[in-house]
Amino acid sequence: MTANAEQTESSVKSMDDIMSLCKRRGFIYQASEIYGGVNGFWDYGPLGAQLKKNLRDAWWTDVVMKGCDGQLGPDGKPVEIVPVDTSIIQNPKVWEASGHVGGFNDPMVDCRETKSRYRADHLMCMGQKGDSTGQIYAFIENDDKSFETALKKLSKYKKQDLTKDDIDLCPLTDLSVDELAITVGPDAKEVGTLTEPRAFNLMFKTVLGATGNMEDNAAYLRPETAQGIFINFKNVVDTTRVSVPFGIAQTGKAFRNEVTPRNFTFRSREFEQMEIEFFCHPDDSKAWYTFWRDWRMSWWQSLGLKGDNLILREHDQDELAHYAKEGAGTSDIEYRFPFTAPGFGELEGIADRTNFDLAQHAEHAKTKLEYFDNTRGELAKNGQPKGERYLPHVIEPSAGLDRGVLAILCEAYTPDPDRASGVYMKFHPRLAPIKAAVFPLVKKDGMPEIAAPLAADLRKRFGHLGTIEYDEKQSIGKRYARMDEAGCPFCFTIDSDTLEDNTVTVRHRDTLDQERIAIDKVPDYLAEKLAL
RNA sequence: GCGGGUGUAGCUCAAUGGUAGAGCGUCAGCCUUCCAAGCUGAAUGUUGACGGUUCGAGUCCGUUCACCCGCUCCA
Repeated sequence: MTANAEQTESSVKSMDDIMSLCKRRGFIYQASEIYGGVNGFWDYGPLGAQLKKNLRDAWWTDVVMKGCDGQLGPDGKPVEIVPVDTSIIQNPKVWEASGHVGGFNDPMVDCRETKSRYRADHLMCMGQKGDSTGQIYAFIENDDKSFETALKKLSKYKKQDLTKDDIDLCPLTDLSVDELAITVGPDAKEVGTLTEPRAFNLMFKTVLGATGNMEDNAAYLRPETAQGIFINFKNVVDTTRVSVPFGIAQTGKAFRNEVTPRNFTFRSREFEQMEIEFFCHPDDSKAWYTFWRDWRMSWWQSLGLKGDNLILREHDQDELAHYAKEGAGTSDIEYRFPFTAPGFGELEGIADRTNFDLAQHAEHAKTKLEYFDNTRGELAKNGQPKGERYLPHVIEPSAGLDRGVLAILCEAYTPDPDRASGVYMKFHPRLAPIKAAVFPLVKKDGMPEIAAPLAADLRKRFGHLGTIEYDEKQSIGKRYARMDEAGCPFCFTIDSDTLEDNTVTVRHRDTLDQERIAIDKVPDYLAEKLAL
């Protein structure tokens, strides 16, 4: 191990310790714990639920209500975003159009090189007759073009002109693991990029109607919130006064029956997304892609995910998803989690989806989803543009809320052997589930009588943002220590001086500094610190 | 899906096949004038679950569930 790697390892926080604190302080519990748990699901406790809500609210406020926090778009105008809240269950045809359902119950084969997916029983393989050595070439059954391509590749490999009569054919499903390793996929150049055939039930299936049966009434829990937006694109355009460019945003649960849920809440089977589908003219997609990529990065940074642990990573061409535009951008905002270090894990993906989704739904639903843009086109006699009809391109910033919470938890977790708790949670005040605590230094001498009303006042003004804690039990040090583990940024303490001069002590979580301020200034002080 | 590891109180962990414990935390009371002080009490376990071996299982065996690590996978 190099000195550098060693250093990296020792500076990585312990995921076990973080999970332990999450349980101990009520951030995150294993789902169905008293029944032995259930793989891939997690429950949020009191502090976790508030933390998650605060992160969701920050997103909602900055994205939807403030339109990118007031930042102007590449067109120099305010960014327009409207919200929707769509169903988890939709017409199953939605998922056929989106490409999620294809061959749902059939064994599928993926190509690691081209990211293509094939039905295993639709793939055939060819090799030179009488020659069992060398590479095998796969092609799509009853697809002449695919067959010719494979034959050409085989001919080139064998350095001789082969015809139909020179080859042996067999179904791909007959290949052994070793043979699969020397097989070239239908659209691939390298060998061994095809995965073994396997049933691919990524979507959760359910039944509609109390007496429904699975065959006739199957439906799916959505595997992403995005499609709910695309299928409502026309509704939003028709019923609101938005005009391209504009975005539609929503937060909500999505479900994926992951093969291997792993890494605490990072890959769960039920998770919450925060998605924006931003619709723009095809010519402007690149500018908007850059805008969103950069703004989303700065947004995460503004919530405390700063420094080397957060990176913006542009995808290589060979890892573009099926909907992504070739030559256009896809990038990930990634966080260095303790379990991915020194690597990174995805928090949010920003993709140029082109008009893929709208085109798919227009075709499958037999509906026109084109947008009529009356600010474009050549000018008419009256000097006004004649307008242009087009399918907008879509830039999609798609963030994982649960992953965001996990990153915030990991980033906030700060071991400190010098303080009583041994650790504190350095949440950004905006995200902290407990906004402030009010303590009487001791439970006598009239201090509780002053502290309790102060807590009630703060609760009236700030209670919609998070908890205002009041505690008079046990020693002051113990109460401070509890607040450190809960990540409460400010404690206001009433002591004997308060009785004399109406000042209180403000105790700062991160620095342990204390200052005195007038008791009637506490609400404004807190408002300022919470950046309201 | 494969391989390895781990499951005992809220947390961290003990317990030679022979009465399930400690520390911390939690709660109540007293005390306490700024960072988990102290004192007195209290609650908390089908030892992940099911089955087997045994006079007797937290401990041995089997199955299963969950989590962690490494592969695989993650349109």
